[in-house]
Amino acid sequence: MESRGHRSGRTGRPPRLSQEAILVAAQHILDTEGPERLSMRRLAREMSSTAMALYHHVQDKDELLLLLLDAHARRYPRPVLPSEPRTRLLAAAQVLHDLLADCPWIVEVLSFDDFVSESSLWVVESIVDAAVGCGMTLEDAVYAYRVIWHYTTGELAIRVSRERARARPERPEYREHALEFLDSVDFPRLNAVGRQWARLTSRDDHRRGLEAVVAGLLEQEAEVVDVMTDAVRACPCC
Amino acid sequence: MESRGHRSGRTGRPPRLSQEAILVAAQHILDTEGPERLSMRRLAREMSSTAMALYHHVQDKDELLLLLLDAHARRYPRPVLPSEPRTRLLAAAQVLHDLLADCPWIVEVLSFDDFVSESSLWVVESIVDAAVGCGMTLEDAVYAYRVIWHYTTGELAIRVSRERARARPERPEYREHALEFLDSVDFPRLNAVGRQWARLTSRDDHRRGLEAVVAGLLEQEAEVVDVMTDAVRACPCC
DNA sequence: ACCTGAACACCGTTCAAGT
DNA sequence: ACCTGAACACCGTTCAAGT
Repeated sequence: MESRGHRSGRTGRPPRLSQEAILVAAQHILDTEGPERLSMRRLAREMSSTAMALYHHVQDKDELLLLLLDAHARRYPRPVLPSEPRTRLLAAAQVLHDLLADCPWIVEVLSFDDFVSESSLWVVESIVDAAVGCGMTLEDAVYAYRVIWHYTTGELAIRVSRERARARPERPEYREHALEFLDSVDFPRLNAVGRQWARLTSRDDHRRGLEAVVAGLLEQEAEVVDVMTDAVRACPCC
Repeated sequence: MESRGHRSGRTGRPPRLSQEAILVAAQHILDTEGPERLSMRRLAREMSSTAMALYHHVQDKDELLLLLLDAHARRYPRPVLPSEPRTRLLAAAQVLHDLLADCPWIVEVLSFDDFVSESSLWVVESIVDAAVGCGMTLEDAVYAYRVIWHYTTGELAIRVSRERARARPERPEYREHALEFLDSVDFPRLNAVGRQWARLTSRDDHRRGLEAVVAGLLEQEAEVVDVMTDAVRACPCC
């Protein structure tokens, strides 16, 4: 992972391309045409160059995507988190989501037992730290991070395929057929939801879901104590 | 979405291919070579036919994948769920995960404000039903389903890219570089985890995470009442 | 050192033609 | 009705050659 820049030892011809310029052009394609259209060839065309020239500045397409995430994370402002442990954890988890929400296509490329991009590691640190602040052991805090990570990734992955479906030629017969099938079969709950399903599932409830996830994680910890304390404070008999 | 079978009106030549046979061959490629290798051309070769012949039996590749999920779901045994509402919800959510764990590649193709495959709708029904059984409104139950769905999808998506990374040429420098970077920077929590990260993140904690998610969802509901009741019952002052 | 062109080994899908 | 071959419009990547 050697960073290949213009380390001007001034031999050979001067570079027309640079990693920096490549990333700018790539981001431009992402913004204007979507992740589907970002290919090495398309990118080269954008830069009036050839696909092969790009390989002098990035190792392969995966590295290009990782570099894009890294650049995005570097630009992203680090927010000040609240100090109260629980709201801190929630806020840190929300930051992870918001940071990645701008580049959900990255989920394709993240294998993630490996670390992510360097510039986004601070988000991971802040989540694990907040979890420890809530009284978790380090090990449990990492586990909590993973649950939050899975939840976040899932939301992003679904968002990506929704976009993908929107971009493609519509097939309304599919939905119609599905609804007909639903009418024909005895699923009381789904029958009751019926055509409202689309409305209900397109709502952005990420924040609310995150609250549930965080609440559940904390409940698994010593949190039991706090709940008791609160309850006792509100106990009707004293 | 017309189902094209051998509706023998016995005109023209008899079919060599059938949707059934195509699905069997496709599943075979999936099992032996992985989702990366399943292409229309590869599948045709497997069947000693041409890619274009397949289009007489499935509309396109997306439909092929959906049909594969459907066939898998049809084979999958419907388990008897526990009757106690909370464990029922948890068990239903686990079934969703287990069902999809055999074909995680499907997440690529699911846009999912639309319904899924018909044969797996019963899982959705059972989750929504269990959530209602826990005292949720229908609307909240659908929301709970979505949170569970996101969490499940995330786990699967990550699993897929982990497999993908494992299959590709290794780049151990990446991991080394990441660890060096980590040492060079002041992230106390991540520094403390260090080389244990890989071990911690490769553990299968899906069940435990699911428990947290379900607990969090229930806490957001009238569950407050139960907690109070429990707390009062254990209240040290009465 | 940096870039090009041709090539390799693939994709999904359309379309006109064959039996 | 069912299948084929050629073609269209793509991919990521390698490799030998040019400046």
